[in-house]
Amino acid sequence: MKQFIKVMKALSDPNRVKIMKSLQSRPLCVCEIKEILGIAQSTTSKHLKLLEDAGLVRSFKDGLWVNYSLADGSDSPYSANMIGNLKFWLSDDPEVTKINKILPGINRDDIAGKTA
Amino acid sequence: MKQFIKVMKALSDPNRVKIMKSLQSRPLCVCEIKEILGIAQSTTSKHLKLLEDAGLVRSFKDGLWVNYSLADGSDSPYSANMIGNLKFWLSDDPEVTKINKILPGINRDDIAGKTA
DNA sequence: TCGCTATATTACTTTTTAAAAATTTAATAG
DNA sequence: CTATTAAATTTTTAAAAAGTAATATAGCGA
Repeated sequence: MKQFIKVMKALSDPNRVKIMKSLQSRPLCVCEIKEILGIAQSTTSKHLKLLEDAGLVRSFKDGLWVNYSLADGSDSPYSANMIGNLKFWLSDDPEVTKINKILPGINRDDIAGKTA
Repeated sequence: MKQFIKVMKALSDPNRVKIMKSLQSRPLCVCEIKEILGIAQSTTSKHLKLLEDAGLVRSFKDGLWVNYSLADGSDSPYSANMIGNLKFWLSDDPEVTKINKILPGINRDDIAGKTA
């Protein structure tokens, strides 16, 4: 039950769903995600931790950066199902298409600095 | 997006998930559900409203009683998917099996009264 | 080592959510 | 019409969640 609730909770916030949809395009670092969503770095970090705990995303360190990508779903049937279905769901959602439009222009090297 | 979030939110509470699992056995009235979960009538009513708004359950009036049952999923692909998967998921969960054990003994006519 | 920068963590504020008690509404029986 | 009872709604309180700013941690490069 706990695992299931974790997955549902993780996906019951619009910003976290947007993160899932963004990661369908490519892996992203925290600073890129914060840029896409227009929220603070600390908030972004917290959302990612929640998604990772639910088995929906995973992270790889790359020097100073931490790259996040979609998990493979091996964590639970719940996460597997949601990761899979979200590939199709919400693709036509206005907020999602907006993200997909700006995503190609998002580049970690262009993002301000100073812990911005 | 809004519909999706509604379904995820509705299923991110253990009591609401237990309601879904209970309704897999048979339709239930509010007083029976409150008895199964051991929570107040007003709380039960609110949970059911949330589930109904998410397209996960539906209600039929029968005189003084209101019977709730699983929805058919025609509301959205999200609700349809979750209703379907929950038929298999969590069936071995300890809290769920406990409910399934007491469910046959739950009868609306045996339940106290006085808006208890 | 020192400074710089990406991410995580902490502390705090605001908003949501879960819960119950009390009240209102609606349907039935007399 | 009145009393009764199931469910919905309202009000209130307590706990959880989302948000930010500020600080700490970690991995570069000079």
